[in-house]
Order: sequence, then C-alpha cells, then structure tokens
Amino acid sequence: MIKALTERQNMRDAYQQVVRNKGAGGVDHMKVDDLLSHLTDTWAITKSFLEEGKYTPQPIKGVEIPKSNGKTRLLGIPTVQDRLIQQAMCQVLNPIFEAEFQTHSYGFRPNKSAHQAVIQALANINDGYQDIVDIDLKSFFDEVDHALLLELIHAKVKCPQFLLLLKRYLRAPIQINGKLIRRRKGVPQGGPLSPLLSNILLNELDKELEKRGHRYVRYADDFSIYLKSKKAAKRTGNSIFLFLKHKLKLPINKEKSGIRRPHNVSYAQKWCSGGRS
DNA sequence: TTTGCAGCGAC
RNA sequence: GUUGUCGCUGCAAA
Repeated sequence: MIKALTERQNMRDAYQQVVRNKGAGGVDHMKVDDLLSHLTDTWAITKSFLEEGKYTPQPIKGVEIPKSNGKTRLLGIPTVQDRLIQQAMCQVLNPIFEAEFQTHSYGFRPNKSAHQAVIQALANINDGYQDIVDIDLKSFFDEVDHALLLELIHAKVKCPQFLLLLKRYLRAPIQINGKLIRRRKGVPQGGPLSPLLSNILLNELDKELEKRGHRYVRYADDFSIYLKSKKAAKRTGNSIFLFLKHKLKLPINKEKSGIRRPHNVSYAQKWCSGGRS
C-alpha cells in the first residue's frame, strides 16, 4: 500500500492535482518534470521516511473565514508538501472505498452531483414518501472520532505504515496565531483527504439506512430520510439520532433537525435555484 | 474527440 | 489574508 502511494506515477498525478488548484498555495510554477527531477533527492528522503514510518507531518495552519450565516469556520490548511502527500494517499484510498459507498451518497464523489441528489429527493417525494426527517450534524468535520475512523480504514487497508501516516495526519496540531493546539478529534477542513474521510465514516450511516430499507439522500454531512407517515418519521428520526450518537459518536444539532413536509424542502430549493433544474 | 484558461454552485 | 473535494457553465486552442 505504502508502495503504491510512493509510486512515481501516483506522485506525479498528485502533484498535478495540487498545482491545478488556484494559486497553488505556495508552489512555484515549476514544470512537473523539473519538480520531479528536482525532488529526486528530496523526494527520496521523504519516500524512505514514509516507507519506514518516520515521516511526521508539519502542523496545519488555522485560518478563520466568515461563513454565509455570519459565523466563522475554522480551516486547517496543511503545507504544500503535506497536501501533496495527502493527495497521493487520497488517490490510492479512493478506488478502494468508492466500491464500498452506497448509491444514495452524493457528496464529494466522482460522477455524483448535488443536482442528482435533488432528482433523487424529488423522486422519493413523488413516490409518496412525504414525511422527511432532516438531521443536521453539529460541526461534523470537527467531531470525527479518530479511533473509529482508523478502525474503519483498517478493515480495508492492512498496511501499518499507511495507517500510522494517516493517524499522524489526523493528530497533526493546528497553529492559530503562532500557538500550537493539539487536536484529539476532527478532520482538518482544507486537507485533500478530508472529504474522503468524511464519506468513509458516514458510509456506516448509509449502510445502516440501507439495512433498514429507508429511502434517503445524503450529501456530505447533510442528509434526509423519506418516510410515508409523520409517526414513522418521528420514530426513525429518534432511532437514527441514537445510532449517530452511540455508534458513530457524532453530536446532532437538535434545533436544526426535525420533520418537515416537501413544500419547505429548503435545501432542494437552494439546490434547484443555485444548481439549476 | 481531447486539452488549457476563467467563472459558478454544493458541503 | 482563503484551504479542500466534487459537480456544472463559459471561453480558447488543436
């Protein structure tokens, strides 16, 4: 596994992906081949550190940005080198877990869009599932349980070096105005791996919902379950609340969660107007 | 058919 | 200062 990670082609792809984004956050505009040859020695060192489990990620930079609702969100931005390594990790993990993911999860996945999620939501309503349980996970990214996540990945990936590296990325301290702060839970919002990790954890929720035969739609941490009566919706909502709290150790924002009817499907309206339809 | 640039949206 | 994944649109070039 760690070998696949450090393969030259995988690193090349990871580099291109990192550089493709925006101003490339501190990467100078070297050509890929230049960089790779320039990295021959630097990268060899990094590579051996990765393979021997000696690599320690640098702290992530904490940046507060304003959200649309007036509050702020804390980003955790890894260094360019760590973004590159995480991207490479993402590329080897993605195909493994993509095979596991359920069809009604739409966030952060290749060939899946918010628009498709809306179509599915409307289809559920059209089929008579008109009582909708809407659950809002409280600052989901910041609450992810490390042990649980590592356990889920261990089930599919046995390579100890890879798991150690991943653990170190999860535990990397965050630096806010020069102060280093330890992190005991959560995935940094800003790391290339984070969206995939969030799906890996919430895939357990998907599997539970599938097992119970529910109609549902999930887009990242935002999801709804579609039932045929208010009573069933209430019961399911409570049950899933307990599942999330105990099995996945995720707190729920009770004020923003609840049961509603299709005419105020807020997110569908948002997606319809924004994402067209 | 494909690639490069720019922008928009979701979380 | 501002990161990330995914999706879409537009333009340009062969």
